[in-house]
Amino acid sequence: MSDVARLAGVSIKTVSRVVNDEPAVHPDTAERVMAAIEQLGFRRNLGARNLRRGSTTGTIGLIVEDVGNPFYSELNRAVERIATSFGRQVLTGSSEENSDRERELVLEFCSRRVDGILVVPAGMQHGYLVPEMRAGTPVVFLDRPAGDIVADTVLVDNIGGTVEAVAHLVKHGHRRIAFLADSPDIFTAGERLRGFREGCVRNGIPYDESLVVMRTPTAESVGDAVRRLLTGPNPATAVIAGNNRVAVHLLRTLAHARRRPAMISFDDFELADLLDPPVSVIAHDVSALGRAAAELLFARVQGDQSAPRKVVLPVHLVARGSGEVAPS
Amino acid sequence: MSDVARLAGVSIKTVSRVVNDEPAVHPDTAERVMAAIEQLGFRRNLGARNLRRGSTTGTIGLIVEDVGNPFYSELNRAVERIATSFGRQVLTGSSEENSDRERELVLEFCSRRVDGILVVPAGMQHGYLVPEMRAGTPVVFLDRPAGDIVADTVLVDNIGGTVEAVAHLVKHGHRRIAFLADSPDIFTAGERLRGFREGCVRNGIPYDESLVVMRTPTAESVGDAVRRLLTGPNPATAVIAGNNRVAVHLLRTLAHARRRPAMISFDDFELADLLDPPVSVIAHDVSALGRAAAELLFARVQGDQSAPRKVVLPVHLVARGSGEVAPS
DNA sequence: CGCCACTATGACAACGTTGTCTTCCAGCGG
DNA sequence: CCGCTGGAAGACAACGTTGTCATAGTGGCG
Repeated sequence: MSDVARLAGVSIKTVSRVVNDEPAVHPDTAERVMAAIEQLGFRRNLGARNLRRGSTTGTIGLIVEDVGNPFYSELNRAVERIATSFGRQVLTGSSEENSDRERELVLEFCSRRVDGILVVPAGMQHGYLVPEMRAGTPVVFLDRPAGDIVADTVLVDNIGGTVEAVAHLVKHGHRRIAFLADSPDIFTAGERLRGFREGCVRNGIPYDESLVVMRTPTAESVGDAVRRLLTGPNPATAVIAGNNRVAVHLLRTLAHARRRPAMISFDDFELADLLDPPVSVIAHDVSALGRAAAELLFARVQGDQSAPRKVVLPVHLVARGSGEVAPS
Repeated sequence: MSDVARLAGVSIKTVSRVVNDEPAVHPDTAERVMAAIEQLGFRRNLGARNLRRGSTTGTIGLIVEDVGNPFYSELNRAVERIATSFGRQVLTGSSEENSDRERELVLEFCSRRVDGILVVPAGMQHGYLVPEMRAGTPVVFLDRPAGDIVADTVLVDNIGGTVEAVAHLVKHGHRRIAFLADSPDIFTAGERLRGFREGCVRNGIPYDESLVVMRTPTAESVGDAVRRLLTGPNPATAVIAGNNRVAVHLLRTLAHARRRPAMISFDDFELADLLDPPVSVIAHDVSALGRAAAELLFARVQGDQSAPRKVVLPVHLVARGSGEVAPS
């Protein structure tokens, strides 16, 4: 900036004025300054600016499990759209479902003085956030609740959706329904399990724990589970996949299986409608989830001090075929 | 920081020493300072630190077309992994295939003094980057070249892959092959078209322009194209989809079509192997693309001054079924 | 002609850190 | 008892900006 000032023959303050479009600068002077800026390739240092002004940094942080997972990337995109409309940039990070990593990312973002944080939390302990929130960094929890602290939260109706899935399968004649989901440490998996159990009870079928498998989904873990659940004297005739990852592994396993159970997946996913049979899903609007959370965050950034809110977004069953086959 | 100093009864410089793990601080003093930090919830301001030290900010920028597109989110993830291993955070942005928006994002990132920029460029004009690069911000172009400036670039073998796709289809008896891709303004689409043409020539079939449709893929545009190409007296018996978006729309259209041509998609995508028939693709390693670009970028960040490099990653045909059906 | 209002510009401090240099004090050898 | 060494801590400036206040010049009005 001082280089620009020297070249234009003005003071550094005048350069600042030009850069900030402040009035009270003579057009000729402004032009000289602009020329100097152009010539030197000057670009104002936003870090210094934010430091001096004590204002917001114009960034928000987004922490998800894995930015590469289509579910989270759709979320990322929705958040980005809102952020852009508020003139903010987005710092993203993948926690890899590891609460230490999540914490590291959050604190790093706080050190960078992000204006707010959106987090799909990895664990249930978030006490470390209290000082940051008290210091004025708003935090919104997304898809999963905070656990041990009170904070804004946007969820989907995990229980209602799973209850609906069970009801749908029972309506089509199934009484032995398996439930395959991610580790019970993950909130959504636990909630969907509760929904599964409640669905069984409400629809008058026994809740059979031996038909429930909850493990981090991999090709092997899902494959093993499926082989066990679909064989034996009293096999499952239908399967509910607890999320899109489970669903994908499940589909890949079933592709080579002799017996094809009915199936419903929690979470919609691309091409589900083109498989054979098309996959019925409990769909929810991932973009809406990101939008709602980001809008809530920016309300806080702009000073909304009202009590923490909890938003639960609706889900709905999309019947495409895989959930409507009768028990074999 | 001065609050912490006051509470601990030391000077602000001593707090700085503690925060930075510098030696020459008495253990008792350090403990008092730590306690004060804890009590006040102090977190050092990285912006101020970077300003003072004049060092790197520990951030890189990544600009893609759409962070929500599975192709780019996989890229994002790969980049993030490398960035993390170098202790950096990633700022992401979607250009929406709009070169003005891309420019805005790049300049914004430069103002934030990112240590480097990875960009999937939206246009062919990048002169605006020259001053930034001269000022020391390394830039690596990803998936598409810079166009009018010399810079590090990581591409995939678009031409070779498409030639291979044509050869494969011809080997299975096809002579009327359609090519459906994104707008020719997009580098990869243009290159793949060149590959298509070269494939026709090399394999002794006529290159027929009426079988080529290049438009931004939407359900409508692809649907219209398919209906036109597959009807009439001399319809296409095979289709090459120029990218994963085209492929998805194409599949959705064909699902309801009477005539099912052979098909090969450039870009692999999730569940391609589970469709009926499984979709043959020209696959490339998207993660490797992101990794290679990020590694190149960090080499530059760490001072590698060698001549700009151009890396072309190999692609390979994955025959799954859809490309092996005979002409009807 | 003197005063005021207004425009254009600059000097200076401050934002929160850290690098450099200085100060203070205890311990030790001669 | 003196001078020296080394460890612990502080004073101060600087990073690149911008807010505040001061200054210089110009034109209008009584």
